[in-house]
Amino acid sequence: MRCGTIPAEQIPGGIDLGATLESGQSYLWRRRQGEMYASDSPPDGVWYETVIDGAYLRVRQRNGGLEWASTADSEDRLRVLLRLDDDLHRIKADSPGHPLVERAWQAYWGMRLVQDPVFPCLISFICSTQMRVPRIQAMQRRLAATFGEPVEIDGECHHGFPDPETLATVPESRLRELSLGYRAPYVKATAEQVADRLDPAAAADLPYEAAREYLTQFTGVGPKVADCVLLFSLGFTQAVPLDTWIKRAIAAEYPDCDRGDYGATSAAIRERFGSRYAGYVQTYAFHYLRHHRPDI
DNA sequence: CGCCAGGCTAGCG
DNA sequence: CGCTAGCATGGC
Repeated sequence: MRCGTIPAEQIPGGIDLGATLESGQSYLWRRRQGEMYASDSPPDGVWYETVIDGAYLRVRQRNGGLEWASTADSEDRLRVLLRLDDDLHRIKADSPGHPLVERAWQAYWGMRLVQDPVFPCLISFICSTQMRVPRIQAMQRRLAATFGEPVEIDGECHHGFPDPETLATVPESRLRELSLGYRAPYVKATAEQVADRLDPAAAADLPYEAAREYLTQFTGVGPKVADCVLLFSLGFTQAVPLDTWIKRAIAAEYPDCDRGDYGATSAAIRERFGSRYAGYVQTYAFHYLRHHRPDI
């Protein structure tokens, strides 16, 4: 195992690893067994682990920075996965000073956007429809444990996320056994499309709205899931996924942004949230609303 | 029991 | 086009 540290000085604005990895952005990391995360105390020392591109990787927060261990040299990868080069102070300065947004920044300061590999992200969010975060996590865990490539470390077995080719050849009934419900055929169909060379990463080369439209070619992907993939995998920090929580917030606090259809409402709230990093603001707001449930 | 959860597809008018 | 019934599953 290789290991290393990334000091706090190299992470502009700092990091809250627990908030970053348990806020419903990424479903590829697992908190190591027996290590609890109390949301009202500093999450120092809690390990999170994953398998990515065949490499085992774990990371924890130490002294405001990060400590990692991996079967590969993973520092550069970690910088990408956790967007460590984002300057949170600069991003916050670009965002509006609305009360809701301000409270969210304060409550979860240090939460970063993630940049997941695109296929696992795509499948995760196809599974996310009409589903709560803990159950989405459970589904992705079962997908990996059942169909993912095993990697053995120190006598422990870990699994990567299954390849498109693997999921494409799995019978739908096997996916339903993992409690994917009506999402099972969507997952299979999308895996077939990717295996058949329709590349979700190609969206990254398109302008934002064309990229969203491009991703809806995949079965089970509408505008909301597409926005999640653009935001949490393909680097479109302006994407604002309109889920039930954000729609509720729009109705209560930004009613003039409700323009009826998804595209127009999305454009309006994007403008309201500061365009360039509107997705950052949305991610803070989503996390805040989900845990505080204010009367809106 | 009913309602809801990071919505989407298909099929209607 | 726009509209919405139906869709699996589990927790409260």
